[in-house]
Amino acid sequence: MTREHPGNPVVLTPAAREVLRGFSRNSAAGFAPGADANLGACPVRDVLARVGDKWSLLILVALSEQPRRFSALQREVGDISKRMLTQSLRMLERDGLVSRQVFPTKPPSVEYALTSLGEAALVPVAGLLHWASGAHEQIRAARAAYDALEG
Amino acid sequence: MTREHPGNPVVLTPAAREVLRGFSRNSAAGFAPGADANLGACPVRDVLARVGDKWSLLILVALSEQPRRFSALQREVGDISKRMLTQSLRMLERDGLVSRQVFPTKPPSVEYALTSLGEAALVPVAGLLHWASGAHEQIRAARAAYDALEG
DNA sequence: GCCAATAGGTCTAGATATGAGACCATATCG
DNA sequence: CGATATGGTCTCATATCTAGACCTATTGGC
Repeated sequence: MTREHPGNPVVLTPAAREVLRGFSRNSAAGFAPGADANLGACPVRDVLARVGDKWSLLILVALSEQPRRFSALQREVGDISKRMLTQSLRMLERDGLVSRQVFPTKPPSVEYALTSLGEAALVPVAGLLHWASGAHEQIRAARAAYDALEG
Repeated sequence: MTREHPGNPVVLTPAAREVLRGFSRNSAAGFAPGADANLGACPVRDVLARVGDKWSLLILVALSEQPRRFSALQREVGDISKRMLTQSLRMLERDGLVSRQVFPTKPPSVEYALTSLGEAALVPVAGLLHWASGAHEQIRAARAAYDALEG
C-alpha cells in the first residue's frame, strides 16, 4: 500500500478525474449548519442510496441473466429475507430499473426483469465487480496486515 | 421503461455479461439452509460490504482530489457524523484503500490519503457516478410516474 | 495565570433499519 | 379434508446510525 504523493496520480485517468472533480463539491461545504435540504436531489447521493442498499446491486446482478420470479430471486441471492427482498424490489421498480409483472396463475406468480435502464446500470456495475475480483487478493492481504498490527 | 425480452440484451456488452455471469451463482443456490459459511469470502459480497457502506464511496470521492485531514473530510462530505467518519475511515484503512498519517503538531493533526489501491478503486467508481449523473433524470421521471400511480 | 479554542477522536442514549419467522389468501392436488 | 405453492405483510428482537456531550493536550489572548 504505497502512499501516493499528492498531485501525482498514477492510476486514475484524466477522464475519470474529471468526472470525480464534478462531484467532489456537490454537497457539503458552504452551507449553514442544518441547511442541507438539497442533498437529496444530488445525483451522487441518489445513486449511492440505491447502491448503498446492500441488496439492490445483488438483485440487479441476479436478474442480469434472465428475468426471475420472487422466490427464485430469493434463492439466487441466498441470504436475503422476504421483507428486504420485497422492499428492495419496490425501490428498484420505483426507480425504473426493474419491472414487475404478475401472471394470473393460481396462486399468482410474479416475474421481475431488468428494464433497459436497469441493463444500462449493469455496465458500470460490472466494471466495479470486475475491479473487485481483481483487487480482492490485495484487500485480503491489507486486512491481514492491519489486523496483525492493530489487533 | 421498456421491458427487455429475455435473451435479447440491447445494452449490456458481451464482455460485461461475461463478468456478471461469473458472479451470478457465486453465492446461494445449492446450500443446505444455514450452510452459508463462505458468503463472507465471496469477492462480490466483500466489495458490496464496502460500497454498501453509504459513506465509504463518498469518502473515497472526497479524497480523490487531494489528501485531507479529518475535519476537512467531515466538512467535505457534509452530513456525516464523527463517529461514522472514524469508523468508515478505519475500514478503508484496514482494506488498504486509504492511508492515515499523524503529524505531531499540537494538537496532532491527521491526514488521510488514497493509496494506489484506493486510486484504482476510483476508476470503476467514476464509471458508476458518470452513469448515475446521466441516468438521474430518467430515474426521477420513473419515480414520479410510479408515485403518481401507486401513491 | 487563566480561560477559550483547536484536532481528532470516544462514548452514550435515542431513533431507525434490519432479520427471523409467523401469518394470510386461495386454489389445486392427493 | 388437509398439505402445498406463491408472494407478500406484520410483529418483535436485534443491530446499526445519529446527535451530541465529553476527553486529551497545548497554545494564544488577555
